[in-house]
Amino acid sequence: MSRRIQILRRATEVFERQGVNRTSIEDIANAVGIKREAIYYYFKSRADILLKIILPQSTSLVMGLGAIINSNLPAEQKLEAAIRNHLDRFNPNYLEMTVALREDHFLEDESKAAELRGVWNEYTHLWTRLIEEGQEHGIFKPGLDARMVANGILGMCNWMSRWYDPGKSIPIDKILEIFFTMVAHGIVDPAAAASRPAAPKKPARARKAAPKD
Amino acid sequence: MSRRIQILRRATEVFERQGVNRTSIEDIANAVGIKREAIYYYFKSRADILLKIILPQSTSLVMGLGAIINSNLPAEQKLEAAIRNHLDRFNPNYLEMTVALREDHFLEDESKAAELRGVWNEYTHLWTRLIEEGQEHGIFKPGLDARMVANGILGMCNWMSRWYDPGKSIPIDKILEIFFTMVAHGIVDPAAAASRPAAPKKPARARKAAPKD
DNA sequence: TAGGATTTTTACGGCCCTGTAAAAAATTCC
DNA sequence: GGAATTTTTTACAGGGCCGTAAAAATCCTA
Repeated sequence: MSRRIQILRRATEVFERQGVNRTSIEDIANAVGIKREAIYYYFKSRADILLKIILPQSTSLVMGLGAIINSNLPAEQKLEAAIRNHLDRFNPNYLEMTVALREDHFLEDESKAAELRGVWNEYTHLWTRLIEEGQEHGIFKPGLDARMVANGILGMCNWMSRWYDPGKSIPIDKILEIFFTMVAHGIVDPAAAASRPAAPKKPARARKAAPKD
Repeated sequence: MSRRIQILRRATEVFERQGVNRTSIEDIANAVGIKREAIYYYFKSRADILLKIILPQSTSLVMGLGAIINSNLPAEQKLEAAIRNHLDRFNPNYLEMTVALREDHFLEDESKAAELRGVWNEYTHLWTRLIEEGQEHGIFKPGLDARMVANGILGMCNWMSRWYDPGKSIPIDKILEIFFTMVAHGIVDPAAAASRPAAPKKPARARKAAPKD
């Protein structure tokens, strides 16, 4: 394995363990077993290392989603596949995702930060389209702001970077099942709802505001 | 307004704008209009300031949820109220939440970090109980791991710290409505589902694994 | 308005991290 | 096995931020 790759691997581990902002180049060098300055032979800064870790992972994520959207699966299965595409990246072998998502603002170089931001914007945009298309086909409920739905789903998935522990937590498959059920059909049991007053299509109104309606 | 409070307010703003780890005590002092060292008269470190900002906000969040759980609302309304309790903290006037959630690992002092972690653990635990009780009452679907459901909802809400822009984004009420609908009833239109093959209670099986069943 | 308490500033020492450049070591290739 | 290339180390200069302690300024209050 080339030294360059080795550095990226070790760096990922250290970033994941200590957090990016509390990791110096020396920490990475120690993990590899070389002097700090040797790192500069391969990368020009810590931000550079970080980008090399995150960017491929992010673009692959986007491409995966793109393929799903372009498939001819029904909307509901696209939704499931899209969530899986995202969750699979938290696979024990891939720490990149946790590193990429746990913190923010770590790229001091604005042009690099912009590049990464662009990828994520595209990803969010694709998700929004997936929702919109489902609505247009009459599969998903109309009236829900697609962008916000996308934000919600992404939040659900991305937040895993804060609590998911590859060794200890539930297997990814199980999480996928739960998240998909939640988003697609909700956690309220329709059987129970049927026997009660009436299942409102819209949620109960806000209690604080809205004097009228 | 006491200088102490003033420092906390400005610090919150700067933290929110630049991110915690890229903010020095000097930055805060500049925002207040005093010399860096004067800060030490009121706080012993940056971590101290941070904790004073986050801890009250977090405990108030927990207490709000506690009150909702102890109320005698039906489970579904508890769920909505709990989401609202959380989302309301992203109110334009309160930047604490974004600061608290945007990054991680910022407390170098382990005892302080543990204190904060404890509060959040309690919060997650309460959420889990809310879900469990709903299941026990037959309102929520059985079989979904309550802890994971809680993680999902919290992720959805917490991730707002990454994209919600008080001035620009949709009003909180609207987001609440969408998020609640998603979690409670899902985004799949039941009307459409009725006319199709058959609405499966469980999500379609994973396509990769599971050779049997 | 003088004396005491509070608040802010000046002065200073120290640690850690960054990044460049040149020398040394290791390797690869005839 | 010796020269050329690649890789690693040594040497060094600089900057940023931290936190303490003592002095100065400001604010009360009697």
